[in-house]
Amino acid sequence: MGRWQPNARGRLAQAAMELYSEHGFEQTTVAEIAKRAGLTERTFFRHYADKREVLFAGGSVLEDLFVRAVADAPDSAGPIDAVAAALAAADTVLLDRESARQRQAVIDANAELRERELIKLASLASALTAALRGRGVTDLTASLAAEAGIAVFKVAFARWIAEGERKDLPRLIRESLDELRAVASSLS
Amino acid sequence: MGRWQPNARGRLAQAAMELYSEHGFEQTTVAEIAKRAGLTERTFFRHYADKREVLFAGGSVLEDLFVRAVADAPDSAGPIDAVAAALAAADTVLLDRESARQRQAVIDANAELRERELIKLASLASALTAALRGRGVTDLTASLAAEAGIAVFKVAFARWIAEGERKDLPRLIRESLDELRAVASSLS
DNA sequence: GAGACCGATGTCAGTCGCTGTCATCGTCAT
DNA sequence: ATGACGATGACAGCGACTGACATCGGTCTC
Repeated sequence: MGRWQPNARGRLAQAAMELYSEHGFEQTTVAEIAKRAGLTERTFFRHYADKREVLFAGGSVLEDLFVRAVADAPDSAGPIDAVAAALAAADTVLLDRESARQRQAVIDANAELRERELIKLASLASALTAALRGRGVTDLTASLAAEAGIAVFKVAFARWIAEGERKDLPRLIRESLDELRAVASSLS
Repeated sequence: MGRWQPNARGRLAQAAMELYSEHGFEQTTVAEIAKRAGLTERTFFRHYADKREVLFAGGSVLEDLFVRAVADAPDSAGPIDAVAAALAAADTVLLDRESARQRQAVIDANAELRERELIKLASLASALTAALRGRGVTDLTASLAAEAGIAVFKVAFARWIAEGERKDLPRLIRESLDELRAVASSLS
């Protein structure tokens, strides 16, 4: 066995999630997280840039997935269809509704965490925009297709997480996309 | 004359904007801002909840404007038209492109400030959603119309701010709305 | 296999954002 | 006058985050 217990990063993430759930984000100190993980505060900051990041580090997986899905969409697909294909791929990564719900409850309970979540979504939108431009879509169109796509994702994800919701994520995404089309096309 | 110089809040805001522009947001300490305004650090935090808020305190004006515009839209207007009317009213509050540009440069240069900006935009979207629901629009439709409207606003504002852009804000908003309609209606 | 090197962690001191608490002192109503 | 009020100052303290240096198993080199 090595000098240290394995998977320090994972232990920190789990300890943080537990403490944030039990006592709330603000009431939890980094020293407490590190102690529960059997490490020091300084080591926490070597693995995560700040106290919030421990909840969002997994987000890059979703971003990669979206970007690849847009790139892989058939040439015949228009911008919004390519985005729709990307959103549809989300359910291969968002499997466990219960843990998503718990994580979201922690985030929703704290303004700083909501801020971080928003910047992650904005980064997702940027990545989608860049991916669309890689398909030859113009700037303005790419931006709006990406932003609108993220709006759809936000709405659909919130419904998926909601208590009592029984539909699966792809279906909610499809419904939200259809609603967006209906809303936008009624512009006079 | 009173015991103190007048308009402490305004002096703090101006000092902060100057220092953030000159040395950057992170390199500026609250003590420095307070000193330039002839006050103490403690007093800064009596006027602004945190170091970032001094750049965003004016945002509630825009929110009020949007909400009132949605509420005042004619009954015949659909959700997206009511949102369009709200966005169109933005130029009565965003008058000085140059100071908007300078403020945006400060914000764009710092991740924490971008986070704060995003949560203000999200709050704007919530307010729009609530205003739409007050018109009898259903939840899903209201959310999507509001989110899509904010997406349009973001894109149009960014273009307005951009170097070399000569069109005015209402026109850019109109163009972005039209583009959104075109993008969304092409969903297959 | 001895020693140089490496990488994850610990230790410690320090800065800064932010808060609670109490003191200060013009102003204003009575 | 006097006492309540309100904006500010003074001060102590907590916690997030950082930089610098030490520690010590594992690994590589010769």
